[in-house]
Amino acid sequence: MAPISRDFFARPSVEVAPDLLGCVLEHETGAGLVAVELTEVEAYAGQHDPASHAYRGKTQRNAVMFGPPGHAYVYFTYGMHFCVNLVCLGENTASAVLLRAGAVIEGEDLARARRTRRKPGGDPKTPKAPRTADGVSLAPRDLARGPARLCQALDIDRSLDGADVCAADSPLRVRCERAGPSTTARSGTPLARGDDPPDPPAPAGTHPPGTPLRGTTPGAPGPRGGAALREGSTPARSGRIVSGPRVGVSAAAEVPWRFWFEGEPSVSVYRAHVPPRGGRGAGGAGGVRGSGTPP
DNA sequence: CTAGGGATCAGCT
DNA sequence: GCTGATCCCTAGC
Repeated sequence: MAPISRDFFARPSVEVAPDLLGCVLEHETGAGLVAVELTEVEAYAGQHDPASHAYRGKTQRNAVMFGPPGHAYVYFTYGMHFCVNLVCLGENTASAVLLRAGAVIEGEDLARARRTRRKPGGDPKTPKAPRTADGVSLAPRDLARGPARLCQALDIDRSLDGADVCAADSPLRVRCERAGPSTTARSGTPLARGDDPPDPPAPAGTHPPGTPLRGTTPGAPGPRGGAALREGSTPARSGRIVSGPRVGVSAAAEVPWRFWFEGEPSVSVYRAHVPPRGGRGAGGAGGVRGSGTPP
């Protein structure tokens, strides 16, 4: 599998996102290499996307998003979690794809150790027993199931903000079998959806979750060839890509810019946006909360 | 379901 | 410089 071309990322994020499924993200550290096959991603459209960190312009935190494509934008949130995005399109467009989940295909032991290690400085007053002392109870599918878990499994933090994932000598890289040269990406099959994605996320009618995108023939591998599953410890990816609303995003929730492999166990649990509580109208009509993997 | 924890940023002094 | 609301989440009840 070849390192990915920068041209692969020099496209709108909504085109890059589904193409990233099945590609491999790997991080090499002194402790070893952990690689995941990406199974769930979300596209963000930059300054005109109200859900994007870039919506309010360039800041120190999000500066990388305004740079050239093919670099990692890593941010810290909720006081304890990192999430990683890959920058798309061109300079100053600030579009990116959030990597939401993956299946570990290499370095599983290391990934498990990182995911089960107790946080340093745990509260001494409530020394809860480590939940998984040996880590064996952590299912493989849960190693990188979710954007923050993925970062934890790969040991991604802000020191990797700006890392060039197209460089072969970078500690953080993306490999993709089918998207090596830009040709595949550019002349690739267009989205099977009839409509073009709206540039600024504008209401474009409802798009039910789990709408098939391509590779709709079961058993017939899509463009990424059955997701290039090297056999071994990894469960079979379906190769069928579906899309739905982005997770936890209040703005432009109707835009189906989340993409994942149908039926893939490492895809994160869907959570719709949670509106502020106790607020006006109380109707409770507020946020629809999904649960489980979307259909 | 909730608490947790840190950074960010708009808005203010 | 400070304050408070917010944040694309996770683990543990």
